[in-house]
Amino acid sequence: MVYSYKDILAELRREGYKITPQRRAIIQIMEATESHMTPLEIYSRTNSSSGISLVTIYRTLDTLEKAGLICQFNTQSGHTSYLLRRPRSHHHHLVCSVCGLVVNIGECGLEEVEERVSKDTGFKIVSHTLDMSGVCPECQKNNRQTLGRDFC
Amino acid sequence: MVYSYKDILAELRREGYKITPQRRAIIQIMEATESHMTPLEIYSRTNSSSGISLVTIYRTLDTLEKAGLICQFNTQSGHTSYLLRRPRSHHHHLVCSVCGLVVNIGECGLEEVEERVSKDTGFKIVSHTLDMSGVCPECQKNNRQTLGRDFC
DNA sequence: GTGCTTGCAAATGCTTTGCACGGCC
DNA sequence: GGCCGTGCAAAGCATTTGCAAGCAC
Repeated sequence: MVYSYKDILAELRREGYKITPQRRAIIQIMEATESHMTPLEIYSRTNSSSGISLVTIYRTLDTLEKAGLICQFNTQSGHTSYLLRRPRSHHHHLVCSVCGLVVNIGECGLEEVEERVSKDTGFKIVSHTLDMSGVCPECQKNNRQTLGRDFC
Repeated sequence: MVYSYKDILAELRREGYKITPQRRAIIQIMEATESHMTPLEIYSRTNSSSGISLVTIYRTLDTLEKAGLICQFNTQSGHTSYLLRRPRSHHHHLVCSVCGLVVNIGECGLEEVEERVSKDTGFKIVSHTLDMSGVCPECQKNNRQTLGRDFC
């Protein structure tokens, strides 16, 4: 598991990828952000300073994913986000359906659910995604209406 | 909660939408399918016979969602699928990372997890999504390699 | 120097929109 | 008959690809 910026570069090198200013910048931006980011969000943070192309961001994210350093996350709105892998990074998202605030949920305690499902279906369970949706304290206080609906 | 084709039409009417051959066809296709479907999948099942436009499928799905009769589901690959609402339709998906087979998981037993998260974050939890990924029995038998990786 | 990376431009694929015709109620 | 729904074509948007120039090693 990768711990820091330096480790990430080392891992990239180890996998045979070259270290370029663009890749450095993208990794640093992702490291400075707790939450997952879309390619466009990364682009908007990099744009003014270093003039990195959006195409490069797509390709770099692809590279980082191949190297196992980030992982993909499809948001409710259908866009693709990416998140840097960190130690103990197994976590899940809780999204406010009113204002869009995203916070992380820690341990999910789904091990016994996985075991039951595995027994029922014969699948070997490798991983899972869990996302919750609700109304954050701020929006509750302001009595804002939720846009949310039940999931299937 | 809606139970059958006839109920769906009645509900559509009740909401002020008109019943057209295209809408009938799309609803019937979705009713005949257990799993969620993308607009294109629906289109491919309807194309030859009735000559329904893909645009109409997008608009009909939008209408059905507004009427609360279907709900959206963003797949791992980033595409949008839709699923008809059925009684006891709270369920989750288990996807084989090798062959793409999708099966449903029944009850998830996440109530106590939701409660804990709610206490920790102050959110009022409205709903959640849970999807698992693994290797199905068939692919295990054939010793096929998983493409899967851990999630974040 | 070699080969991977980048940036530009253009292509692609899914989804949405404008507009006129047609069909449901 | 009024108005919503449909189909066509075209636009919109995120993402991917081809290709020549540039840079890391």
